[in-house]
Amino acid sequence: MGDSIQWTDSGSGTFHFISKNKEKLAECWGQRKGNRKTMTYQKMARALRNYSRTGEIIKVRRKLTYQFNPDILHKLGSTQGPLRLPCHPAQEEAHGQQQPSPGEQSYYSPSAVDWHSWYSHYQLQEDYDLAASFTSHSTTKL
DNA sequence: AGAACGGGGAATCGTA
DNA sequence: ATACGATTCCCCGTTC
Repeated sequence: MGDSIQWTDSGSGTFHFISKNKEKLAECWGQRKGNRKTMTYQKMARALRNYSRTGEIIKVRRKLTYQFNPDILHKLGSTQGPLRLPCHPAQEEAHGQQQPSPGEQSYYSPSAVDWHSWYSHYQLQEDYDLAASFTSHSTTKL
């Protein structure tokens, strides 16, 4: 779903939504979760804010971007092999046509280039701790 | 100014 | 019944 959501930096677990398709993404997410009503970006963002309360996902000081807790990410990454994140709820509907779908971006791909072009596209105003999260965490596998 | 974002209190709902 | 997390509603503050 690269046209709706992308890794800002997969290494640090930072991702951002694409403004044009955030509602579509939210809708998909809501269906995937089996919600009763249609999920919207507003509501999804509210949920994301709740995650920041428990520290699982934090809001990054950039438009539409969030970050998974680096510690949790690091833990998961060190316990097993290739890690798939963030969206893999149990496949509840095994209607027998599931393809392994190798299409997903490798979690480890150090998309420094991608993220850089994106970042410069939003003129970097100032600091904030994305840089910090780069250096202070999981720089092991980068 | 206005749209897009960000934020959070509070009511509900589902489930353990 | 009780607790808790997730979702929904709704209104307001902040940024671009």
